[in-house]
Amino acid sequence: MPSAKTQPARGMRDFLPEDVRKREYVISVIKEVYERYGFEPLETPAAENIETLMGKYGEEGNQLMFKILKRGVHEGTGEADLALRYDLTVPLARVVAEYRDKLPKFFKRYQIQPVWRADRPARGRYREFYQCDVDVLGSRSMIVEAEIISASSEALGKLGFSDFVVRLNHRKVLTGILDAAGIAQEKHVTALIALDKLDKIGADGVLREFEAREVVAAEAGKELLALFEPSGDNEEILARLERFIGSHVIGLEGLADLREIISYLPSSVVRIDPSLARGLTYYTGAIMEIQVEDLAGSMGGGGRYDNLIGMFLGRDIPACGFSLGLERIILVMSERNMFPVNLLRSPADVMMAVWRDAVEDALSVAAELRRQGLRVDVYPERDVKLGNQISYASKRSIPFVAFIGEEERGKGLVVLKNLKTGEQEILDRGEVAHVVLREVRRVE
RNA sequence: GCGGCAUUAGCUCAGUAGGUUAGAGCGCCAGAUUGUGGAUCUGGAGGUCGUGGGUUCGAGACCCACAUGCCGCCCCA
Repeated sequence: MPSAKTQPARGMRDFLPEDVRKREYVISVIKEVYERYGFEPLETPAAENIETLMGKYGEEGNQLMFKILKRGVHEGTGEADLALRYDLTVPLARVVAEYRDKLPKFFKRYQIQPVWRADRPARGRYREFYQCDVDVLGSRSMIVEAEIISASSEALGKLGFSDFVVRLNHRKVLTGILDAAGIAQEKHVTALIALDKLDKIGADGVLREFEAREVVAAEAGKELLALFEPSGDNEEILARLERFIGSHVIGLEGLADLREIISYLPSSVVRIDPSLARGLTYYTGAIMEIQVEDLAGSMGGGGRYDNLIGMFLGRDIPACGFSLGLERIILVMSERNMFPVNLLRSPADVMMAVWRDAVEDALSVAAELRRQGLRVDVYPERDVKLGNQISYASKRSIPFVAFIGEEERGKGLVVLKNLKTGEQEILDRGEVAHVVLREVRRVE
């Protein structure tokens, strides 16, 4: 039994070669799409000064943050002065505040890095996980929201997803709805938490929560919940919301934003969903989330946060972003077998077996094949029976084994065995690469 | 943070009402006429039964605590 000591820390994982291949594949697709939308790469340190992060994510976030004790003689104080980043948005806000004069007027960046949360691990949920963020800073235009939704959707599409939905809502609309329903300001957060659970616990469940937390009277609650019935297309939902909100100025601003956003996007992509709330406290405008059927949580989410950078800079810079969750994407893709087959290909195109006194010849042939662009594994021990060497290559599904025996030595000849067909031929060492390459390309 | 279930060889799991040296399948390593794999046969290595306490003449089995994992709640990517 692996003693507990060799397991990675709770909620964290080692990535074996196959895992890394999958991760790198997904990351490369996402990156490529983001680049095509004109986003530039950014990386920031794993740790931030603790005051940079504290208070940006609400009470829950403060608790789930991994804090780092002061080092050296100060360690005994038990005081933390650093923390591992909790998301990529707050570090971005810090960067923008710090380098304002060096960055373009509209800063579009993507960032694919790990973040850490001291959460309880669960399906698709870890304590160290990657976020793939895109953000646009410096513009209040709804074109930004549309572009971000479009880029994220396209990335998922490129990965092979076709059944996802982008749920779209707006903080201001929520404010309008809750005000119009007569819910007191200080009960708004409680009401939103309950509403967010609508698709999980149903309308009755939400009503019970309302009652339990004294959010709103039962009668008004029912009227409110009627708003959230999933019936109707986006236009009908928006009309319904507008009737309910009436003349609430803030709420109407939100509705106008939503109308503008969906007008820029194909109608099939986005679904207005008034029950979407999202936990992070820094959102101020549109909020969105991407969902697929067989995943309880979301595959990603984001929104507009016009005030966050102001917390660092002293003057507001509008911003909007979206974050895809790498491990959730990988989880669903693995379950659905969505990874391309050649990702799971063998570690090498050909293995050079080493035979008795021909080690140097084998190494020089290997070098030659590598120069031709082939991936060549050299069996790392000599004087091992040829059968065992071939068996080793076969188990690792390497398609070819090459070796130089007594009869070939000194003649510039190499035996090349195709492990799939079992056939083998004696070739001039110059021909080997050609034969292997032909087969490798045929398979790919 | 709360509740439930789990933890025995590298992997998946058996282990009868607590009783001598803990098992299987797969995998791994090797052998079956000195240069040929996948099939078959044979053999081998590998576990202080998650950790620490306790009950007992005796515990992998029972009790407690802790750790880790899974499923709900909470929250979230």
